[in-house]
Amino acid sequence: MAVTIEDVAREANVSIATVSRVMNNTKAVSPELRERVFSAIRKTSFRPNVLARGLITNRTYTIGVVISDISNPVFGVLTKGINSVCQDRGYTVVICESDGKRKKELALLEKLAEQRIDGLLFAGVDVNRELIDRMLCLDYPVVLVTQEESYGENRMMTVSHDNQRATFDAIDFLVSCGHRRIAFIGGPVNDYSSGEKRLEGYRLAMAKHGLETPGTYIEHGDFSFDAGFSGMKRIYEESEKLPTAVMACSDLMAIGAMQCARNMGLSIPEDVSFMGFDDSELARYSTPALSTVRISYYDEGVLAAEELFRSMDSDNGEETNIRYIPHKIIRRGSVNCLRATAGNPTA
Amino acid sequence: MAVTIEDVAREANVSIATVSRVMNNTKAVSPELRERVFSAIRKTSFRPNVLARGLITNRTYTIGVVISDISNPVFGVLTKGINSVCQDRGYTVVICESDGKRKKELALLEKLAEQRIDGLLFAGVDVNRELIDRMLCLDYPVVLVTQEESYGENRMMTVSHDNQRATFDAIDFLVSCGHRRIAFIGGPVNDYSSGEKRLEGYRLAMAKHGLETPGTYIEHGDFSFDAGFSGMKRIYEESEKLPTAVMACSDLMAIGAMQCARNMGLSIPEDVSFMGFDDSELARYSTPALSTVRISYYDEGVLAAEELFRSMDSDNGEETNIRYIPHKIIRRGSVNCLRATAGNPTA
DNA sequence: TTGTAAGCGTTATCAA
DNA sequence: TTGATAACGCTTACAA
Repeated sequence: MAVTIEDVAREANVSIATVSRVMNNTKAVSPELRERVFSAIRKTSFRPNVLARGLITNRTYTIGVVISDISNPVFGVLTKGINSVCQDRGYTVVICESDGKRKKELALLEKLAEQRIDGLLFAGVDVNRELIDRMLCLDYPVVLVTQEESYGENRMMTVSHDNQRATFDAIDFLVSCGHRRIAFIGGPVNDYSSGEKRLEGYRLAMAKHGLETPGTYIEHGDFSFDAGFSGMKRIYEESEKLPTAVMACSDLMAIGAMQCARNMGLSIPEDVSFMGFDDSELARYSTPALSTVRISYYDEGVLAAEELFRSMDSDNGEETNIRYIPHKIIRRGSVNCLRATAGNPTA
Repeated sequence: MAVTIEDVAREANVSIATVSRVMNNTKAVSPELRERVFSAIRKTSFRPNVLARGLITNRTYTIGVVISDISNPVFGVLTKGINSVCQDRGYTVVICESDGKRKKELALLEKLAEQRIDGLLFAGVDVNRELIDRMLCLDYPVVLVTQEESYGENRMMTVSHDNQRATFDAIDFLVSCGHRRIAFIGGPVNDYSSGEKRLEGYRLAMAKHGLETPGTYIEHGDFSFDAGFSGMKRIYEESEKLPTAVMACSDLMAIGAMQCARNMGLSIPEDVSFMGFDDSELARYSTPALSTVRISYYDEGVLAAEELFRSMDSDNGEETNIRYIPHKIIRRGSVNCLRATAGNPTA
């Protein structure tokens, strides 16, 4: 390449300042020169150097995205939502994977500062005080996605879904179907939103209906098929009375748990009902189709990106807010209705 | 921030050149000054500005990735492989989605040129002459991933899997299980690697065994559940003799086709066997578990990134090569063995 | 071994 | 309305 603004200026017989003005529409330029510049740009197929531009404007039109694992479809969909907003605005998106490790997350924060990104969307696992402290003294604004601050401090702008409420509603739905013995296979303990919050939702809903939650009814897993399988195995082996329904915190765990139940000779949903979380592809196409809590991660990505742009635009913008996207209970064949009149399944 | 190399130089009481030398390890610096500089960097928490650096070195340590859809797990896994290599090398990855549209692909090529990326990994759908011509006169090297050049010109470095051979092997496996009437639900017609090449593999394998391929046995789809479902429906309704096995070009299509077969009252695999492609999560967890062709998209991403770095390092590097990663036939419950002695299932 | 100064390709500030 | 020219923050000859 190596065709610079000077080449264009020479070609159009104007100064480089004029070329710059035409490109950026920043000041009035006479129609004649304007036309000359445009044709010179075309003729030389000039592409302004974003590095030189960024050096002086202090804007790179790049935003960063930190997620734990891009191969996880949940994050794929989230990223797609983010991308769509950024592409519309002409922004470039830099994707960074943290493997869910605090150390990597912190390192990425620094690396992205070096890259001079204009803003960051951060999806952590356990967003603790250390992380937040660090984020608050960065040069670029950060919006949390998918995950709230642990300890509920809420010092940063956050876009997520209401994990506690979503789980609460799911349990409520199971109860409305006549279930009273409901087990729970949750997320990892150190995962604030998907571990603690969802467990809390389970406990609150059970308590509301005066139902018991024996220790053998509560398992934790890493969202995988195997975790669902082994969680269900323990529930099966250690519970005095088998649950009639199991709520798992990911569709994949629910499917693992169903597989385990089938291996034990139980039929689904007659002997035991299952409920998942996320509403991924798997849920629709499993047999029986899985009832689940639908979270639109795409919408979440879109909203988070929009919030980020908002806080980038309003320079002062130290807004701290949590915005939840709505969830929805999706009723499919994996849940049995034990009574004739079931309640309204939609949240 | 605004802490620059000058601040560090002042703090350490040296020149900015010395600071630069220490940072980049580019020339001998006395241990004493070196130490002073390091502590000054720490004290000021200085982060070099990559824009200023890139402006002069003409390297941004950024590579681009163009894919059609990041929410597609295949591309998620591919991207993960790419990321792992880039992260090790300290490179930043910019993800761009093209929706599989030629126009967007071309626009992204330009946009990424403006971004001054150091190299590009390109996963297209129909990589035709126009696209390749354009790529060959870019300032940065490009490696094709997942998709070969249409028309088989092979003017660019390519990392993919052998679609024709993989399909051939899958059909061969079905034949070895005793199947002789085998239908095929392929990818979109305009998709060179997954449409044409796989169909060719099917035809060659069938011909090799002297088996017929009536028009009613061949369908095309867009890899979706619904495409598999409706493809199977047409095969069912229009074929004189029903096939005993169906090969679909994605796991999702295979699962859609299975669902359709079940709805028709057929049992799987007794009445009809099914074979998928990709070996995604779905295949493992469907009922019955799906036999499929495993493609390691992660490895493909890794290899592609390595090839890109190779051609970035060797400046001349106009290598043009196709490198295939190996595939593997995965045998699961969805395929029935019609004869006692089946052949070796692994490719 | 160290420092000075000339770029890199833009935008922004002044004069004209 | 236009054009010089000084930044922006770094790397890299060239001098010392």
